[in-house]
Amino acid sequence: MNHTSTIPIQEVSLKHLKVACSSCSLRELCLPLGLNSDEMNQLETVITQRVKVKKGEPLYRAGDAMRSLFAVRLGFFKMSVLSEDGREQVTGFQMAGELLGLDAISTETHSCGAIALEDSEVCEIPFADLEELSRHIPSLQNNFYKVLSREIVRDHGVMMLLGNMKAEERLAAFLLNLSQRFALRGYSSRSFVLRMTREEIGSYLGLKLETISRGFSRFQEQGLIRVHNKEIEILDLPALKQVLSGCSGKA
Amino acid sequence: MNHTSTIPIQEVSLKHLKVACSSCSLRELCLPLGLNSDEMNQLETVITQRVKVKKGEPLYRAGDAMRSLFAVRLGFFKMSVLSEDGREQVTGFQMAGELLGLDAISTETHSCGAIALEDSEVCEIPFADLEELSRHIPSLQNNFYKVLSREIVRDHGVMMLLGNMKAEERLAAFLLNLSQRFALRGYSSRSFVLRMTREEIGSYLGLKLETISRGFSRFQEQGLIRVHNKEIEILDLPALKQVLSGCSGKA
DNA sequence: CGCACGTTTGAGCACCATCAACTATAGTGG
DNA sequence: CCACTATAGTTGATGGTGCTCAAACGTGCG
Repeated sequence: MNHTSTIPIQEVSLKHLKVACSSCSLRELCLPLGLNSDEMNQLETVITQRVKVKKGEPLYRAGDAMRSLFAVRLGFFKMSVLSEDGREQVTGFQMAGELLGLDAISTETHSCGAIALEDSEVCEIPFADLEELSRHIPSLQNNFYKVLSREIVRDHGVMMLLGNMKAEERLAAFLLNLSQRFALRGYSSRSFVLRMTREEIGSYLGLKLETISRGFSRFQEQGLIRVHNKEIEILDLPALKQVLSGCSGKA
Repeated sequence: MNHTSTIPIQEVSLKHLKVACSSCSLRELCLPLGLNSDEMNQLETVITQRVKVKKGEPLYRAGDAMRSLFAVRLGFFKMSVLSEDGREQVTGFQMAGELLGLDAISTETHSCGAIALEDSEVCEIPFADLEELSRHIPSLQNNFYKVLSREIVRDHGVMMLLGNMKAEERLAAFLLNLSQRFALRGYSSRSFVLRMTREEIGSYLGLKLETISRGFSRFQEQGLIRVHNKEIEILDLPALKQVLSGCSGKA
């Protein structure tokens, strides 16, 4: 999977590029949302570098000390926690404009690991600087509180999914969520590529990889989607939403 | 259950009591953690009132506008979200020293409802004031970021529980978590009263109430705990922890 | 090309949900 | 005070959903 896999050390390459939130296409999705140009410039002085992470490589691992947060600029990440006995729980998939490392603020240690699922690029945001800056820019502070809160709301959604939904409902919810997030970023909401394996989807949804595979096959039989390897095409969006509302409607 | 149940209107009574974080036994668990006495005084000026909530009554409901956060001073709350089709997912149980309403910061609307499971008392913290104050008190800002982050970590723990654990493992984890939190507050970690019903435990753990009941019975048969109605006594803590580590060890 | 990995599909089974009957407890009113 | 009711909890029998084990296939990379 990784063409440099013979080298076991971390593959993160650091590039000191000028970071310009003001010219970033993600500024309406990301931390700078709603800042004026002066404030955005101040934020840029703090975000000193971009980091490239190759597919399959970790940006950080659970247990690492946290000094910075990261904003995904390009690419796709999987976040996961490990239980003491070594089982993995995927806690989320982050795409462009989303922040990585929010969980680590509480203990200054990453509780999740972040692994790139495709060649990716992130903006590094030293947390101490962000904290300091957010004291001087009220709307930045407010944004950041909201980002943290939104993550809590998202997690509650996942809890609902894991606690109350059946396998195919979870899978439909997952596809619809991805679709919506791609749409927000200007990509097709109808047709996209899954960057993660069936096993990773399963871990996220509390299911086994076989169940994911069967679910996709079933949706395809029913004409809801077309699956070819990791390519997904949504053929019947309303019907897919219908699967979801069958949650407890017993339908 | 509620001695005023013939009166259907909301039972929240507002008392303008002087709030004194500095003399509150929870200050080491709650928002004021690590503030000096001057800073704590400033925080007190913002926390203008305490609110009493009777058992069974909501402090707020999902969909309500959020203007304040609340710190539990006394009592026990259940937080829950409802899916469109009306199913409830309990997202957590909050006890003294824990904050309510963090999820609502993102949209300024409560996404969870909070219901008191016993007669309770909370300190109301107007969010705009907290935001403003946190700009002037760095350690308060830092505390609050950490509180939000800790909630995210907690939610990841629940996701692990719902995604990877079997029924009895979930139940053991639940009991151990409660035990630990009671201990932190100076109560017995060995013997406590469950404020929630079996159904509410089930909703939180992604299980049905019958499964909870069977789990308790089984733990009792095995001599791990003693159950009498809502009273729980932990008889064999190591064995209960053992149940947990059996997570995927197949034991 | 050929190996490794991810995926698909099938068969059988375990776990937990469901349905149902019964018990216990607390609160209500005669 | 004691029936009466409503709510919560226990326990048993049964079945379905999703897990497990297993085998085969496809794809892509070395």
